[in-house]
Amino acid sequence: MDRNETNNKIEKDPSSFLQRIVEKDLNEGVYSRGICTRFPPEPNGYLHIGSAYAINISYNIAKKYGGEFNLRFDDTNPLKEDKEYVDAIIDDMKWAGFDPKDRIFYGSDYFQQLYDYAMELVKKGKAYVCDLSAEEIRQYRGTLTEPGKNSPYRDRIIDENVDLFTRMKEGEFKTGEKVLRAKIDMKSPNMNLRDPVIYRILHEAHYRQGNQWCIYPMYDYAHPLQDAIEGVTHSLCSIEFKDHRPLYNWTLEELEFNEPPKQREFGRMNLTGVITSKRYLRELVAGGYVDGWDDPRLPTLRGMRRRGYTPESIKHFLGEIGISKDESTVDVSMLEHSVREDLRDTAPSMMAVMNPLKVIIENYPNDQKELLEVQNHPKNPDMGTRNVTFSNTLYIEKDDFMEKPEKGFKRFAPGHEVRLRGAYFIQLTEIIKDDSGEITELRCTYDPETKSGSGFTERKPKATIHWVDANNAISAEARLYDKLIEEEALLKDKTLSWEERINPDSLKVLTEIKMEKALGEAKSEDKFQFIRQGFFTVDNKHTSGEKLIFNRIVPLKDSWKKGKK
RNA sequence: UGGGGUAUAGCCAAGUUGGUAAGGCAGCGGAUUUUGAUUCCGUCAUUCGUAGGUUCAAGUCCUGCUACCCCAGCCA
Repeated sequence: MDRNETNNKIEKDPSSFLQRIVEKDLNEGVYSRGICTRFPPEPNGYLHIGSAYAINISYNIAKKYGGEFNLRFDDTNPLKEDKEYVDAIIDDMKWAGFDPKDRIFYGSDYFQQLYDYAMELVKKGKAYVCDLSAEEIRQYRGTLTEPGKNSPYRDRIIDENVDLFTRMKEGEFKTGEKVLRAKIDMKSPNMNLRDPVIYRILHEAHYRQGNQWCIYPMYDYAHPLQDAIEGVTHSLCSIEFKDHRPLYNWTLEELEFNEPPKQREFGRMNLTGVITSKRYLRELVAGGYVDGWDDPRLPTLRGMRRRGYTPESIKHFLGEIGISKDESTVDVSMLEHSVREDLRDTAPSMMAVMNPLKVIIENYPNDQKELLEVQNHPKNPDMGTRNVTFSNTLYIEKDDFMEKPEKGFKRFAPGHEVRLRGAYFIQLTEIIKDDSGEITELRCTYDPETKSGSGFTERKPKATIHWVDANNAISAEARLYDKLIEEEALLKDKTLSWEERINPDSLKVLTEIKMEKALGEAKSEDKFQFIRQGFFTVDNKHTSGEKLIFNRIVPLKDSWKKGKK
């Protein structure tokens, strides 16, 4: 029941300007073929939440109108691409619920066709071989406010261009020696139309095509053709490509495609405090500032997956934020809300202590041990129960105790009786401190009558707190951390003590310091300032014998940490 | 006057033949609670970047202005 409601929410379909465009085309019968969209990542990095946003848009349009959705690797630059990334991208898409099935294509597979089309342009006098150097081309291009000027090679005769372009392909020229340019308009106010380079010479092996080619097509030329070849109808991309649209259309028109695909743009999505730029992410990974593309602190799909986000929660989030023509910066609390909403009903709710404070129960027999049966979910008995051990030595969360409670503090303090969740009420008898005045231990008494489930109702504590049995807790604590990073050290820094390494706060500080280094000359500081560390708590750990297994880690609402007034 | 794009609450965002500002997040107040969670109830834009204009009626139409974003890769 609950799940169905959630699913309905996930499926819910906010109206968007893109849908209106598609519907209009459908009504007017613009295409004799079915709707087809595509997601065209360059395999040079891992998918992140921003990629998921883009995928979701195209995927949903295709799905909604009974069309096809293509995954096409936009792999026209041999310098940057690698199979590692194509495999990862496919995996991540499947995990996130955007399975491209058998509709996986590679732009580089069309190199021959792309070359043939280019030759057609050359023969039509619409493209020419240019001998200018990269620097000269830049100078000839003009500036934003000044028009460019024609290349001296612009008026080469067609036969010469055909010859030269053929020889470019044959490998007669060195890397960078010549380029093929579209002949459009050097005076256009749109820089993209000032005779853009459409082919370059690059004597480099391609991860997929090997050494078959030494000329490679540029994005602006290749993309519309790749779309057209695949029968794409709506080529949806982010807003910065808006200015490229005239070139997209120029290419398709010159080559006289019937029912050409149309490019339409949507605004980029940013998240507060989150880096969603492949370039920066790559830098963090390559520089060793994080543990890899799947570091739980990263907004990559893999990182989020390890952090505990479910595909459902990500889709729900994406559905919730909508689409617009303008760039947006969504508050990360919306994302967190989506996980909470999903995990609230599906994740067993367990007790965990991140920052332990020892509690000794003086009137509980030293050699006694008991098993308490605790519900796995506060509202859903179907999720069963588990047994937890209880003894005279426990750990509670440091933040759950205050020696001098602030006004409004409801949890453990001198004179405050609290309930240990699923166990007994306890009261404080003594605070033990070390030489520096740091609280190291609490001495307490428990009331056997208050045992959970006994029906005791005479007193009602203001708060219920989490605890763990110290016998399991130390190792549990270690495992918690180890599991979080899947048995690897998240921080390679062995100089840190074990305790520092499990403390999320020290982790946070360290991350920030490293981040500053990573910043270097990065242009936008605030983008880099924080990888969101957030508050971790374990929300789904199953006990199986003595072992704890953590499946999901959920960011808690801040109010839990802060307490409320 | 280089060109293009966007402006609705702290954030995201509906609003499409002009008819009297959806929803979500965050926040705030309260009730319930063996997680200060969850759940529940209430509250949160006299006004849509701004100044004018048209109209019985404007977020929607017109004009001027302002702010922000994108473009000078042989990257995508």
